[in-house]
Amino acid sequence: MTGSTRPPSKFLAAIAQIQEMIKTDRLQSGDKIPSERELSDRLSIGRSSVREALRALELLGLIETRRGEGTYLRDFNNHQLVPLIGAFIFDGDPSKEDVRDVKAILELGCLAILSRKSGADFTRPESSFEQQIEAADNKLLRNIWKIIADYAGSEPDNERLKELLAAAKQIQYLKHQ
Amino acid sequence: MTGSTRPPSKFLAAIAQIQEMIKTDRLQSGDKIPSERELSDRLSIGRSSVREALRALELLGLIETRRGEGTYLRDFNNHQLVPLIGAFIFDGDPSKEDVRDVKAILELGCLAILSRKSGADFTRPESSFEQQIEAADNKLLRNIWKIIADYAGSEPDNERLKELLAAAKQIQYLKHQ
DNA sequence: GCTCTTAGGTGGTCTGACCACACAATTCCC
DNA sequence: GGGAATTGTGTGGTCAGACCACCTAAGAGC
Repeated sequence: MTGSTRPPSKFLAAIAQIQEMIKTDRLQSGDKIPSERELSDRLSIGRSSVREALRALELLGLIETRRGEGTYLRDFNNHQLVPLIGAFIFDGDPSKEDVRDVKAILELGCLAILSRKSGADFTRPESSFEQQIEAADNKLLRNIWKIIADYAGSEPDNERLKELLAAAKQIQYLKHQ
Repeated sequence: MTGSTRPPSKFLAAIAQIQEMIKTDRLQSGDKIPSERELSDRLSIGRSSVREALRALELLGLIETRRGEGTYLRDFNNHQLVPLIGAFIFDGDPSKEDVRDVKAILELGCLAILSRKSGADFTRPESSFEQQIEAADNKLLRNIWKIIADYAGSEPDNERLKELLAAAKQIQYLKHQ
């Protein structure tokens, strides 16, 4: 027994180091990252392991690979994630109804944040939802919304939003503790 | 120009086929999936490519691998996803405030769905949020909530929820079109 | 100048070889 | 016989090398 803790797998190490490299070198969306062979050299990790890391990041939509050219950092418009996860969790695609509800919920929440910011008597502004989401200034919310909206289609669906808003207004919250 | 469309990469094909296999064989969480070598054989895909697919699925939190034992289907409590994506999108972790807001938003939305179902004058029920999320019967909502709650910690945070609910009640929705 | 060829670099894939580990069957000793 | 040590087999983890398909740019030829 050496007492040495098992080192993290090369695969995870590669992901971490690639992330670190991106951060250190201040790489932006669209920038090229080093080739697999160079990464393998620089990180002293076999190319297979580097590839496993890159494939995983690719599946997450974080990078994009172009055969014959290289690997590029990608903007966060995650195409793969929701369908992929959906396919695993549900037996197939998530119900369209569910997706629309979740989208409306996020938008309702966005409006609630804006309302909280600007005080009482908040009126739904006229701007597009992209703008409202930006105004809410919550990156996590924005990104989740983007994923869902991408999947649901970005037609407004004001009806559903109004419906949920009306429902929300009926909620009597019990204070108790 | 042969006109032949480029076949999807073996890597993606492997993911698809593994998913298909899981579905066909009705594998549940905790079940073991075939070994890498067997998958390689059955799918006629090199072990490297199978591994790339498995690593990606592992990073997504969909499977779990245990050296010396095998690969197992995992319950969907995605540890990796949010931190990983967070690390890429934000420069580091998403703001705690943001995470708490999104969690509250999802819970507010859950209540709104329940309210819509049970008609007017809905009172926030006493049961735990797990139960309420289940009652809302929206798997997508449930799973997103699980991810966020896992990250935020599952302490109730009723204050934030009430705050957003109050804000939502102030929203005057403009009908126009 | 322009086109065509060529060389080099890149990702995509496969194979074979090890290692580290976990489990079960087997053997061995008492 | 029963328990402990050994071995065998299967698994994931990793690496190195070899091709292939593809893209780009530099060079050759006109």
